[in-house]
Amino acid sequence: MAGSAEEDALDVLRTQGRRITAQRGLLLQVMRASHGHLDAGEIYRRARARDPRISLSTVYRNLNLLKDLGVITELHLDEEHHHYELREEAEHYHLICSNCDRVVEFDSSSMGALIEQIGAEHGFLIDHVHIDLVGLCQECRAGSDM
Amino acid sequence: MAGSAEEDALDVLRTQGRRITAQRGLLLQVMRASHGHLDAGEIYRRARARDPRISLSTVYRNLNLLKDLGVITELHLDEEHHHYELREEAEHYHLICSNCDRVVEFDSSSMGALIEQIGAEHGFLIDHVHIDLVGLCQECRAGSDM
DNA sequence: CTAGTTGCAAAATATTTGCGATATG
DNA sequence: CATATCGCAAATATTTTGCAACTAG
Repeated sequence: MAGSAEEDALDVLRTQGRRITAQRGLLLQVMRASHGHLDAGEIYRRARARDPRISLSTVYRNLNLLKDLGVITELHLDEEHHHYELREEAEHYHLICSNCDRVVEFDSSSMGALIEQIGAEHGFLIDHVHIDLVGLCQECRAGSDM
Repeated sequence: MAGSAEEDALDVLRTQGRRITAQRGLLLQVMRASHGHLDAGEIYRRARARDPRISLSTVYRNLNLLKDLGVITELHLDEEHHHYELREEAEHYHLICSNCDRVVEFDSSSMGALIEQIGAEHGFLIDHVHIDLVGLCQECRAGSDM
């Protein structure tokens, strides 16, 4: 069966005739290790910590490539810039605390079914979805929020 | 009762002790007229067409202000930059065609209920949500898509 | 009047690209 | 080896900010 999302990513690269470079492997490792939600700058910083050879343009170029190949997903968690995560097997969604910025991932089969249905109603063949529920988490509601 | 979303926006400004300037009125008109989904640059272009006095920084400053006041919503429809729309009474979600970029708004009470439930399960008090379903619309599926 | 707001131009950020050097397959 | 990819630096693009002038209330 399929290995890790990181392995899958390398396979996709091979299949597409792209080269497996140290930089690409590193970027995938970084994304894997931190399990998502990093922006380009942060990915660059972490990658460079392990291999100073890497440049910021390479990070951007590869994030775009990996995004186009569909092995990573671009998120818009906050109002700032983009965040990226390795696309895992299971699609998942995000609960975001507007106070502490905590991001909680969740999955829901009911949600999946509902989406399917809504797509059908409108003649859409849904490929992927972005669902972000923004609000206050338990802690921030309890403590003196804001 | 409440007037248009544009009127409501002006009320919020008044209530918050902010001034109703020609520029703000114009920005709201532009957003109203085009019914959402414009980015900052496009809003600037359309506003300037009607009143050359307005500057790009004013557009940015006011989009941020209006966003903070909650009268407009910032969207992330594509992988590019942000888009804005006047916040209407009813929350709605988006179906986005990845081929022709068409954006279809939809509402769903089932979705609202499900979101409520999911939030509760995770201790979140949901304030607002972003739901984007990306796929192929009927036309693009029918025609030779891609 | 007077503080919030604007325009302008400059600064800060973010992202992309040209090109010669490098290294994968 | 041929060519995809990289690093670097320069070019773009996007968004923010300082400040003096302006104006809504």
